Amino acid sequence: MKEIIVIVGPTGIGKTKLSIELAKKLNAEIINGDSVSVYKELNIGSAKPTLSEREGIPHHLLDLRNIEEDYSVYNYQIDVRNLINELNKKNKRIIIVGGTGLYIKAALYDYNFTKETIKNNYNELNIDELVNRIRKYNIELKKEDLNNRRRLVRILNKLDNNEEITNNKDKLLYNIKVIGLTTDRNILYDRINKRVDLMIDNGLFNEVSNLKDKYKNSRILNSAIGYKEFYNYFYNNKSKEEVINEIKRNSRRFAKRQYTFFKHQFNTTWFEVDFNNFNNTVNEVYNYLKKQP
RNA sequence: GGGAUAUUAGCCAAGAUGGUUAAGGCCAGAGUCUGCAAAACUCUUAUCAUUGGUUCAAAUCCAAUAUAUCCCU
Repeated sequence: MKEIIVIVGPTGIGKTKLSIELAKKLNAEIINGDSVSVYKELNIGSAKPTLSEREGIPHHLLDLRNIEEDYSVYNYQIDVRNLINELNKKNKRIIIVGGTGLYIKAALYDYNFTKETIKNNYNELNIDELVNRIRKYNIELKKEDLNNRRRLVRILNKLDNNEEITNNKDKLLYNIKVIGLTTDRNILYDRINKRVDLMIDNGLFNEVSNLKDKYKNSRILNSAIGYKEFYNYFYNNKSKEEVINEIKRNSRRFAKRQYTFFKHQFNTTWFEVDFNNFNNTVNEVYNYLKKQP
């Protein structure tokens, strides 16, 4: 079976476009690797490829949930693995594209999730108490996690439920090739800023307006960039300007974090994008893939 | 020409009466990563305008210089 092509990189760099061009050349199907595009109602702000942009290439794992439903790495892992099996049977080439590092990593590497979600939030414990309880199990914590309540609660749940804290994060289950797209930071930031302006022009405001009343019931609306920033516009009279600037800033920060994830968590081969002639980039990647055994 | 006030990191800004390693915020950068991941968390950034002086000790006091704003002639 042929290796799975994984396209990663910061937001706004052209992953979608590359994936479609490559899919056309390779007769491949595309699996979405983006945690927000999973939601039906989030289109403009999620930069989900439109039907016409998809150019007839089958796209999987888009529009799976509505914004009041939840979806997580756990679900994604199952969905992707099933899809891979299916597409392999059809002898289809697979391209996974997206910016959600953990989702992609958990699907392709040997991450073990149990069906169980969190049983106990340990609301009665403060951070130090959480840390102490975890240490009783003789578990070493990284200094980065010492104030990370979310992560501490997760770890303690596993420990208290006798779940193994496995760490097979480097054990690959599939044959993959990770393509990373990159460019100069300033150019990227400029593109991100312009893309946000474009989203506004394309009606992001309307898209979010229609979902306004659902903020209370939707986890994703309160955490996805391009959506969460509107909350203060609707409910705390923040200006439209401010919202736009916040979206830009959050997108830039996100892009930076994506770089560090893809740099360190995957064995990524990076390609400098040629924005003046994107075909050059497509061909460069295509030739690279062809050369590989 | 005369006078007043100001000058602390890329930006904003706290630093009574001089006294251990110069708050904090923003922006930015570098990281962490097995269940909210577009999330959560960690780390990093100052010859205190310059020069000289007083003092055991100066961002803090004194003088000169530079720059900025305001006022007077």
